[in-house]
Amino acid sequence: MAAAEFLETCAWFRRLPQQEQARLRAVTTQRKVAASSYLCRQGERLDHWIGIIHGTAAMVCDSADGRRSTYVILSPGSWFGEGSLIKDEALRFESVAKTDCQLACVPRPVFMDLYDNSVAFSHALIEQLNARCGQFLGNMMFDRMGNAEQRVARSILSLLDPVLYPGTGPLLQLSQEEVGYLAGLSRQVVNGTLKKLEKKGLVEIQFRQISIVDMPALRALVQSV
DNA sequence: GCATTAACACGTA
DNA sequence: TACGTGTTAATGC
Repeated sequence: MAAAEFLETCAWFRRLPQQEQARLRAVTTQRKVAASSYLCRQGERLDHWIGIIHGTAAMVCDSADGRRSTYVILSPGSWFGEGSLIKDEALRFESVAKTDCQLACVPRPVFMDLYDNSVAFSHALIEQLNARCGQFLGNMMFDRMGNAEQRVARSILSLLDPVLYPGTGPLLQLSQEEVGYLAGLSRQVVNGTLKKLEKKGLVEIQFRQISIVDMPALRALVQSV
């Protein structure tokens, strides 16, 4: 898919005035990143706002003792980097491609100009930041209060947020190991928990895939915290 | 009791 | 072959 074509699929883009759309179409470039290489590294400065055209990537952080945590999954339709661009700060996370990725890149000057001058663009950014903020608050709640089952359910559901993951359907391409990084649980516990959820008819597990079968029941599980 | 790590066998791409 | 998954055993809070 071409970058310009990809932009048309983004809800925030369609809400912009014609001339801003035209400008973005003209300056947005494409980049390919092979699986398991980095989209960007910790300490770098971003010179683009980056959207995922296809593929899956993760924002990860490795602790000093070598343990890895995933904080954000990026899937087709996700955009990231606005935090670093707005603050003009070095990245505090790395972003690594889980599969081959195709990226859309909006140059920093254009991003900043839209941020400063376009109400429609600023609103779209606020909506995205708001959704992320909600995602993080939810994650914190479950880190402190949830049991393993709820934390796994919560991690899965957070990947279905329509603002952050507009291109995601009920089938998640995600290894159990990655769910562990996301939920802050060991792979073994994630495996046991997913099997319990499958037995209850809430999800179906396949190799490197999780399908949501009963969304209302998953939600109920999560809302009981 | 519940979660963690380590270890091993087996499946899948 | 390399990586993900299913399972068990030992250990810790």
